[in-house]
Amino acid sequence: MTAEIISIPRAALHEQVAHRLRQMLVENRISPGAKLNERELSEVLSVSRTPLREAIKMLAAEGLVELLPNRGAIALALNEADVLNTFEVMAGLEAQSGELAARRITDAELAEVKALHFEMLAAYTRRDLPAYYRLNSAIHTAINTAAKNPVLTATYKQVNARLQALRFRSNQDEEKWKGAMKEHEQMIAALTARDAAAMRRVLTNHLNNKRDVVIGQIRAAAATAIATLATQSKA
Amino acid sequence: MTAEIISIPRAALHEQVAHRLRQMLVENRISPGAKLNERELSEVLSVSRTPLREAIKMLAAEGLVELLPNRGAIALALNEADVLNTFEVMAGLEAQSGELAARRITDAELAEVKALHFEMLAAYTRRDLPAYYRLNSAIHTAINTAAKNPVLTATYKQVNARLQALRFRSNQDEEKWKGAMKEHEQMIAALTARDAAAMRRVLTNHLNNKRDVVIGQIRAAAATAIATLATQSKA
DNA sequence: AGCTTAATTTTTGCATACAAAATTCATTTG
DNA sequence: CAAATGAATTTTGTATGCAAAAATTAAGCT
Repeated sequence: MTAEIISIPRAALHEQVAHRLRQMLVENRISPGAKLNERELSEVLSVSRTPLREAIKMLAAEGLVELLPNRGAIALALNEADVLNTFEVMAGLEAQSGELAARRITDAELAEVKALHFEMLAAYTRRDLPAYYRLNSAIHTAINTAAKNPVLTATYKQVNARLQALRFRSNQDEEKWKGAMKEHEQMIAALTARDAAAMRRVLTNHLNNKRDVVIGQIRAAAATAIATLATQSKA
Repeated sequence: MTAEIISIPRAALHEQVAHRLRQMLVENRISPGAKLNERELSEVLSVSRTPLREAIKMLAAEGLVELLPNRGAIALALNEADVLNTFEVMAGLEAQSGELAARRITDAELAEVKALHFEMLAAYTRRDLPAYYRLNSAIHTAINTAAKNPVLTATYKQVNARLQALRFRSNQDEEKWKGAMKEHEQMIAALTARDAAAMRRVLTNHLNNKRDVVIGQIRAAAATAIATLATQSKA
């Protein structure tokens, strides 16, 4: 019997490129609305245009970039309506994740979610925003995983990626942050009780509040931008 | 003032190819699990491999084909678990569509849904299966449209496309068909009453029943296939 | 100057060419 | 004859080349 050749066939170039581009978009290293210049990007990523273009087509299908006929691709730029619509879908997906997780979560998984929750409480207490975001995301991922539906997970990730770029790591409103923590407490309680209906309610509410925070940040950013422009035109 | 040049820039080749491939997959002209030979397909579609490969990458991101490293792409082949998971997500998306539609549907849109419903009743009465499928799909699309959320619509279409290939146009179980019609009646009632909660309940139930029908057909098809194999091996 | 229009450059879109991997087929060997 | 080995073929993956479209720049005109 031949030993299993451990294939380390590092992903194809177009996969690698897609992954790196995805990261650049999500981390705002390519700003919304910016053109994706093929020559430029192929130099930065040191690949030819062929796998690069294939990667861009994948990102377009994922909704992370927009394809303009004969004019290449631009990074996704969400207006307020887009954000509302995307959050609405995310609320539905989160609510379903929560509902299914309540029915299917194992004791071990629940214990891990609780551990993450306490870590997040620590980050909240320290007002450690990066850690808070990381743990918050980990909790939502863990709940999604507990729902044990790969199709739901893939759909969730795809839609969520579009919002990542605008989750500013700016200061939260203290009151809303406190509210989010309270909702997380309710989540843990609902999960522990395996109460699917409660999970749906809590997560729907949680996502609506998250939406309001993000919309608020967008409006504040827009107001700042306009003020800056006005100041500059005066000078 | 220059007159608006009506641009008839027929879609780029990779778009056309993606569209045609999508159709071929959904209509089962490429069977599940079948290899997508690039040379062959580029000849059939009379394009070079470059736009063809770009199209395949898009379909992969949509979940209609699977990419095998260094071995090209194969048409999506759903096993029973995949079908269950996909229907679970579809149920969530449909339920949300219904809920939002109940809140946002206009009188004109409602009238159109009702008209489609009566047309479907006619098709049902005649046992005209193709017309029934077409109208059924039109009703669900109309409800989705009435939800007025383009992100939801896009997500719905993408996930639904994966199931299209296995919606056999075979005879339905009479009892289940009758049940589906009853559920459609309930949908119309809930929509008319603008009862969002009722719409969620009805559509969740409707999708679960649809799922059972499809699973039943898959099992029946599998049983037939096995029987055929047994007969052949005897001869 | 401000606006058009024409020439130039850049960029995208597609086809072709080449290299690497996988598959197939023939041959050999036990 | 079955299994294994190895060459030939096919197929995929990537790079390059070329044409068409768009963007930019320069020139001409009022």
